[in-house]
Amino acid sequence: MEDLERLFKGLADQTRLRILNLLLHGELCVCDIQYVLASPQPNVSRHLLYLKHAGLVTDRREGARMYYQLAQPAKRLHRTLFAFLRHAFATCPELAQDSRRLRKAIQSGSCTAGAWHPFSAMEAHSVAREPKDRKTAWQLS
Amino acid sequence: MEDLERLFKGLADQTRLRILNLLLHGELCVCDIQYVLASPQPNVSRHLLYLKHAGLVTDRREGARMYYQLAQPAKRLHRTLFAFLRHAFATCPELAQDSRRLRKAIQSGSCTAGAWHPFSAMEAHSVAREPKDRKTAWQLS
DNA sequence: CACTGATATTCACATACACGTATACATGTA
DNA sequence: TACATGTATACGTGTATGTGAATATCAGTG
Repeated sequence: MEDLERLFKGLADQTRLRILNLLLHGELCVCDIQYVLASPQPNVSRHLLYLKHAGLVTDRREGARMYYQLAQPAKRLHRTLFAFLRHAFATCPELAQDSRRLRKAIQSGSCTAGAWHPFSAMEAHSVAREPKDRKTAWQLS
Repeated sequence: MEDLERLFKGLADQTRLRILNLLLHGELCVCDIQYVLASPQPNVSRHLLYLKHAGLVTDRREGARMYYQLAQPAKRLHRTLFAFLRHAFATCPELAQDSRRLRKAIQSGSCTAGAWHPFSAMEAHSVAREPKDRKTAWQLS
């Protein structure tokens, strides 16, 4: 039962719900999330840690960056939960806003491409380069 | 998004998960839950209030007693969540223990029948009378 | 090694939450 | 009205949680 409690505690925060919503679009590094949420980096890192402890996300290092993605739903139970989240998120305007902001960042190439850091992206958000290959498909949404 | 957060906050506590598990068996009054959880009555009432605010349960007064049941899942989304809970609960030994304890109380007729109050039930748990009709079917599990 | 960028952790503080105890409120009954 | 039962609320307390600011760690580069 403790696992279940941890799981729901992981979901019981707006910032974390926003992060999960973003991760539904694919694998992201911390600074991507930081940019879209416009939230301080330590804050994002902490919440990602909670999500990891709750078993909701996994991380992977690539150079200096940490990439986070939704945990692969091994059990059917897990898949049911993610399906629920996907539908629940769809009804939420703020999350749709985040998604748009993320998509725009991806299109502009300023995201997860190794081509930007949060500060410059905050201001100009105009650098356009090729994003690297990633493990999880953006095409998800 | 606040609704979603409230929902998950409602689920993010072991006592409340135990209560929801019991309510999967049907409608219950506060003292029923109090007995099975062996938890102080104010504690149970508080958690039921949280669950109500989270939209997870509804209450109904019958005489001096308050009966709680799982909120009728109006939307498909809601049903998906309950299905998830039902399956998640099934994997949890402590919750199965609670269920057994509840079933035993029901069989002995000492539950929700107006025939007992927590204290006598705690000690003897031997009074056997006919339970009244209830809205939600015990047969659920 | 020095330096930069990306991420994680620590500290201090405010808030939220769970809990036990006591008490208030509501209902039913004599 | 007085009393008993069932339930809800208020109060005090300890603990968990979210957050900003500062700092530490780690990877890459020259």
